[in-house]
Amino acid sequence: MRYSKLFSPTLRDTPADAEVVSHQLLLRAGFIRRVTSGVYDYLPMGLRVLRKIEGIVREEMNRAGAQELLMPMVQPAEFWQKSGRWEKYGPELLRFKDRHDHESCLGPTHEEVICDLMSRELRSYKQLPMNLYQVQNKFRDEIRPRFGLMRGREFVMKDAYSFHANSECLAAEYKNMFDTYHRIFNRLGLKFRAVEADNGSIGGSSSHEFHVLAESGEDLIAHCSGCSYAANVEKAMAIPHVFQGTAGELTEVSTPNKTAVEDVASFLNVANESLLKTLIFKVSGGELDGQTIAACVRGDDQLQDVKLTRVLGATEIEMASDEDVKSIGGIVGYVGPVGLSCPVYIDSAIKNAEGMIMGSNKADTHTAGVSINRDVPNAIIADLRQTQANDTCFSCHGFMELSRGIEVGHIFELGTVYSQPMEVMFQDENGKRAVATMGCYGIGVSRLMAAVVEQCNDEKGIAWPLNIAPFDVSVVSVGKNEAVAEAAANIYNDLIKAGVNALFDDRNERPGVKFKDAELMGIPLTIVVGDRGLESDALELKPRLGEATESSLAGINQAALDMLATIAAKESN
RNA sequence: CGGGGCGUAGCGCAGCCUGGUAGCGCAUCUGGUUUGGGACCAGAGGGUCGGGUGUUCGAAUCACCCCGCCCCGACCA
Repeated sequence: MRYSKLFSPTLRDTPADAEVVSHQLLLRAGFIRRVTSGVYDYLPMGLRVLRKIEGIVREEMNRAGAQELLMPMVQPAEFWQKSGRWEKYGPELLRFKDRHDHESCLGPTHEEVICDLMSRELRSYKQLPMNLYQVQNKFRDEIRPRFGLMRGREFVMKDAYSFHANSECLAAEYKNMFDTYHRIFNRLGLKFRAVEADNGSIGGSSSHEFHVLAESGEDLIAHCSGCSYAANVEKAMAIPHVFQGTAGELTEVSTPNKTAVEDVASFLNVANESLLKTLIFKVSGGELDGQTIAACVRGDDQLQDVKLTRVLGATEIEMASDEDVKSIGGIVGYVGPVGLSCPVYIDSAIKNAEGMIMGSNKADTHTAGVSINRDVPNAIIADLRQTQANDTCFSCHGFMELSRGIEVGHIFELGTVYSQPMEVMFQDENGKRAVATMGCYGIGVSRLMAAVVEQCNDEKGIAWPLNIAPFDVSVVSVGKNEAVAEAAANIYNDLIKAGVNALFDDRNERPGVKFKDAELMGIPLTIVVGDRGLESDALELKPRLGEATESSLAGINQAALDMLATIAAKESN
């Protein structure tokens, strides 16, 4: 490709509305442009990278025994009504009617479609197991699209669905995918971590997320310094230090205008951990739909709302209004678990606690000397607190650490959550009808592009790993004389013949402009062809990262191949 | 959905408070000079100032409504 013909509009200034570095650089380097909120064009350079990432994903999926297919983006409402998600899936599901008034939606995921397909085609256990995948655009009408490709509404995803005759077989495929994901993210040169995860709305049992470690990540993950335990904070368990209270009688204390934990604690001159924090929620979905409930955690802990949502079997919870709090006998700012006319959930870290201080459900008053067992005997005990840094690991004696992560992959053992309602049946060895057991495995392909940039950049711009760079080499001609142009063109042509994915920067631009653009766009190797180098027969090879070296004109082709091999070798470590 | 901010040329911004018919840098085009780290000179093109309504002799500027975008929050008793 000649740069003079390349559509790659680079920007000198950083667009004002781009916050994170990947968004800024992808925009500046001319890889993407915004169409509307959360929706982007992939320009030629961006598409090249996207295709390369897809290529690696495909290779590894195929190697793992999966088969590619392609499902539609538009899906009929009937499928979703059958699976029960037409009601469950919120406003993220973009619904519309076609000209015949037929209800449809844009696919945010494809369990329904694949199940419908399989329910028609699957007959015998002899066809199983089967793992089918696609690389497709998904649309989710996100509450808040942000950070460019990181959280878009339309995005590219690889999703795979496996079908099995039994759960042992599913477990084996789950492991197979777990390993495959490690290979994929390793090939992309990412620093990542697999973590145990909450299954969320998709349902099922076991589940792991794959997180690229980056400060700009939207997720918090907890991992042990001493063993391999790692989990999303939405699920992570850990042991907090023990609260040593003294058992005693219930005693009311006056705490005028002190409602926040810190204020009450400092007013009473006690530690935050001796307080009992009581939060009131309104539940949506599940058996408690529409009810108000109370949840208690220690004053120095934070309630993990995903954990609570799961414990409640709810689809969503939200903070109760002042009236709701009143309706169960509480008073905002001074709520305590005793005497409330609603179910009370208490964090397991304080199930046997003594001598805590709680709200009295009376204005300006707290109550000291609380014994959870004695005073809140009907409470439901559950793990509700969010793991904190320096908690003790529950499986070894290490301490927990927290990191930010970008979720780029998620695998699930779904079981029969979808195959049951969608009637994905087959005849087993005994001739009986059985429901297929499923797994599903996603990778955010376009998000990966952003995640790689988050990890691979410096003050000059992007620094793509060779594996997914839009071009391997940029041949930059410097100066305007004929000899230079000819030598550069020859080098470029030879590289192309040698199978190298080369760009020829033949523009009539000053050297500085060409160098800056190559660096911004993150091309791994630049060959500088100028009259200075031609005269001394020492052309420069500049890796995007690392020291420049020189080569004679005759040996430049081989030198470039060697340099690329060196870069590749370094990256595969 | 709640809170905050923003919307003026492709990008980055000024002008708005105190109304008088739009400006700067970069980019673009033409000519010339230049060419190993984002050149210089001269000239040029490009904006219904997000949209609408209103106030006014007159609106980018004031008022109201709408739209779009960005950030934060949705953790609190």
